[in-house]
Amino acid sequence: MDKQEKTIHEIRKFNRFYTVSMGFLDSNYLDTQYSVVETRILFEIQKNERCIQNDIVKEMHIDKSYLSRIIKGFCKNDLVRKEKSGEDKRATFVTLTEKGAAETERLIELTNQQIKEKISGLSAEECDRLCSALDTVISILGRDE
Amino acid sequence: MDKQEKTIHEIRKFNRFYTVSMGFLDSNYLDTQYSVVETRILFEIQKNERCIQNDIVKEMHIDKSYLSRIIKGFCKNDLVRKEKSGEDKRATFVTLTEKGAAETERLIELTNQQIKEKISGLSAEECDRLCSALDTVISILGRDE
DNA sequence: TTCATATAGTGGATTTTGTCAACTATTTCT
DNA sequence: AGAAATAGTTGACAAAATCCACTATATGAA
Repeated sequence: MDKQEKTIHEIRKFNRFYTVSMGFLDSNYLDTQYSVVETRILFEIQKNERCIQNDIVKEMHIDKSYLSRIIKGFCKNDLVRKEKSGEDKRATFVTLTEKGAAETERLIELTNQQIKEKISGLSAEECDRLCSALDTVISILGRDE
Repeated sequence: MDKQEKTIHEIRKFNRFYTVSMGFLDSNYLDTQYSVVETRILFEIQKNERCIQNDIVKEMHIDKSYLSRIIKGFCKNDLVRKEKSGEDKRATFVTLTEKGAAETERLIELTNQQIKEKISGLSAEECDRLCSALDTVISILGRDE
């Protein structure tokens, strides 16, 4: 087994570990009422304030009609507000309402809590080693992004 | 920001990076005809030869009726064979057919290929650092599993 | 200008995916 | 033996996701 094969093997092993460990496979986000997709959309809106729907479509590779409906639902539940763009009248800005922002914060807090549980037993030294290992992975695999 | 918060922050950053980088969000597995769930089921059957359906249900946390139907479909497409257990007549062993085994190999080869592309530009030294970083993460986060 | 083409978003129809509850056939527990 | 638990199946349904056609703008070229 050469070095490349060994690396492939290692990444596969890591993927198995990490998907299970981080619960990426569960389709409902941490027992909340939101699906993983909905959660990611909320995060996305929070991150890029005043993004238009199509930005999210591109970023997340989801169908535009699918997103349109989810956003519609968010509006109905007063999580999000739509606003027609002035420059381009086709585009719609999407922003979090106060309630939406609070809800998004709550979701973030829940992931933080989940992560906290995983790292609760770690010493300061282990935290350091973990952080730098993660950084190493990002810096090596994320070279050209 | 204390050490724990810093670690949480780092893990969140890594998760964002990794889900995108590894394409965990795409619901169809690498443009194949199989869904991510179906692919994982095939991998599972390959890994534990002669497992019973319920093993997969437990391992993957999916509904038994859901699995039952997927397995039924696999049988129809001649990917999988069911066999009644002798000891426990309720249980059904599930094994890959020749075609199923070949198909599973093909799927594995596809992920390998995908990984290969990501690491193609790396030097031997970087491969080493990557592997040991991944091992570090597993050893620290996977303590009690 | 005007016509073709592209883009942003919406809504109808449909398919795929996943869940829930009821049921059969065993097995295990007491 | 009888009650409770387990493995799997099926029907009915709900949720998630896709496909297609459509409107309304915007862009680019003749």
